[in-house]
Amino acid sequence: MNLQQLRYVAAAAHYDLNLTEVANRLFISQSGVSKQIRDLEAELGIDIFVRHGKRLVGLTEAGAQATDVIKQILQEADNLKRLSSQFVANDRGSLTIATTHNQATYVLPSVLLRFARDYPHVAVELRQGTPQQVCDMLLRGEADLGIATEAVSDVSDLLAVPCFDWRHVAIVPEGHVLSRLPSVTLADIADFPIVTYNGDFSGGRAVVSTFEGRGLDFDLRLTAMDAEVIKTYVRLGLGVGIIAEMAMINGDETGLVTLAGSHRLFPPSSSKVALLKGSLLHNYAYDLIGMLAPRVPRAVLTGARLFRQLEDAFTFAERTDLHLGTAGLATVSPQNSIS
Amino acid sequence: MNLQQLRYVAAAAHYDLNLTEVANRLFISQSGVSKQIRDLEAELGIDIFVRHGKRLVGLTEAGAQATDVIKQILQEADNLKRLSSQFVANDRGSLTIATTHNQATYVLPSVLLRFARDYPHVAVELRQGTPQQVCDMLLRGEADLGIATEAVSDVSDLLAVPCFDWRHVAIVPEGHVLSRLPSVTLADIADFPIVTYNGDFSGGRAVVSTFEGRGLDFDLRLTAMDAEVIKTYVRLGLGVGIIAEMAMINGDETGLVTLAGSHRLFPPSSSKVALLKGSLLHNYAYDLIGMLAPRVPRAVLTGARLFRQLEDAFTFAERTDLHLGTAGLATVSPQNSIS
DNA sequence: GATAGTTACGGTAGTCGTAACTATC
DNA sequence: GATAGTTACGACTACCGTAACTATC
Repeated sequence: MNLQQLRYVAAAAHYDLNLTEVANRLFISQSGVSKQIRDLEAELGIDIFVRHGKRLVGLTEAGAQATDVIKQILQEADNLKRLSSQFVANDRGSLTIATTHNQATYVLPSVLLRFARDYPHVAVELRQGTPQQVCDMLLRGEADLGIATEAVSDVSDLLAVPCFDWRHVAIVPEGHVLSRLPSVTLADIADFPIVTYNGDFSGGRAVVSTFEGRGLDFDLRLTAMDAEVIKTYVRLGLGVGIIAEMAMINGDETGLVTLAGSHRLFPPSSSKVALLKGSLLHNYAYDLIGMLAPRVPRAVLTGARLFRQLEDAFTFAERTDLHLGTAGLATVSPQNSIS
Repeated sequence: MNLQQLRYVAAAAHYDLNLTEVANRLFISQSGVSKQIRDLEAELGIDIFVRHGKRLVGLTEAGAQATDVIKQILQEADNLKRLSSQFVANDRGSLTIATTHNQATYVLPSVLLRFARDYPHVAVELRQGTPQQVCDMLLRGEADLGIATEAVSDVSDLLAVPCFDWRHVAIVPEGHVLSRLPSVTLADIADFPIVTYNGDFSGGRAVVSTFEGRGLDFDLRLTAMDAEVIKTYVRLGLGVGIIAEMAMINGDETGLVTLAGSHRLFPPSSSKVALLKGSLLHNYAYDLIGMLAPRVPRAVLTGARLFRQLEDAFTFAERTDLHLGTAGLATVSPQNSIS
């Protein structure tokens, strides 16, 4: 057994059991992957993968349990590396942030500017994608931090910390008839075509369900993944735009007007910074989170390593009706006398 | 980085930083150990060990943190192996039990007989030693289970589950003057030389401190690690023996008499079965524990993997005043508005 | 026929052991 | 001087890649 073999198995489980894909991703030959996995299976004496002839089509029961343990081993190995690099130079290194366009454009600039001042020797890499992709990059270990409004709270392997709440606002071109109202209602807006985010972006779904919840008939004319695109079409007169407030505050608002009172129409959304449970990050990564979410105690973050186990333990404690003392040790008193 | 290197580092940390000792224990050359450790240090970019010239004299701060992670990795690797062997044949394999002479002689026979009937294909290996050695074997991964009265509860890396309470009794040769009393007191016994366990065995310390607690002047004539030896000297008239009650119930009592009422004189002792926190055992090992401690729910044992993390998490939660919800996730509400 | 996995074989790299050397106690 | 760790060198193992083969879709 060696770490390489474990990496191949974990990657195979992650990349849809496609060994060719694994080989490409890890920059090695496909035959190597195949052999190492078979060697590991032989050594452990179990089949990890279910095979239809030569194709891998699933995980065996043993394989499912094994990959859980394997993932943990690999994560700890990563932690070991990060831990070490911290002692080499604690203000030097790199930080990969997976995020969505909206966060990258309107939220992160001021924070990253400050971060760059504090840590001039840390190379920051921004990776943009859909909220789903943000989660994926975290799960694959390709990113240290993820910042998004959607999805990150729903993945059980991720720890999502809310950074701040924000609201949607409705925007129209200057001179639009709605801009003359002292305060708009949902019904006012629903009279016009709507331009907003895609369902999986920046609370796009929340916008749609707000209209639906009120039983309003509305015309969802166009959805896009970023506010700049939405603003462009609103400027062209396509309809009323509904975007995140920070896209007006921090972005280009030329030729556009925020409708008075529109920030009260939609439920608040919450941007979250997420990290992989069980992962140990650099100090500067924790500092960055601190800038995003100042009131979250550092220990919550460094403790993220433990949350995976914690959840398991709590589930287990509930099942077994076990009382967890403050010392953390189960207080079991199963005394039975010998005589 | 590979598992081999991690094993060497963990072993070095465990065997008093003596690489020669490590090499002997792991059946490899000393130069190999030296090289692999230096390679790992070079790759991680940190010094794990503090060196005085060529001697290893301690762990660096980085090394201390690293070895914690390393131990966890190795333990999970062990778990992976055990997990696998379970799927190969869940009623076949081996089980190593570290225990003391007293447990092995008077407690385990009936249990192991039943175990052998239930699992005829499991090879049981009994390793005897002092309670200290029992702990050590568990910590080194040389034994799956440890059974002892002493020490096992005091090691934070071990989970000790109480099996049963027992008491000491006082024994004398047949016809001894004390045997005619309807009920003996401590003072009665203290008039004669005492023969009992060594301080670190089977509650031997409890015996001594009971006399001391009463302010009685007593003559501790001979201590030994096992009851058979004590009985032998008592038969020869050396003095009054104080041994575990099961050594009279289940052992050879020829020529000896248990003094009436003597089982009330000393505080109860408790035999415990211990296992390494974080370790995943075979099903049959959990079954054996079930025979020893029927009232302990299985889940407590399989959950032992989590206790190490649990304790850390609780400590951390207390420090940070964090409320742990039943779902196990911290309920953090650090909302700060963007505007 | 296209895609995917296994087997075979050869080159290479890295691990292990012996032995000589060096440093600490 | 005894014990302990490092360095050097050679042998061997095992890993990786190319290529041919086999199997599934």
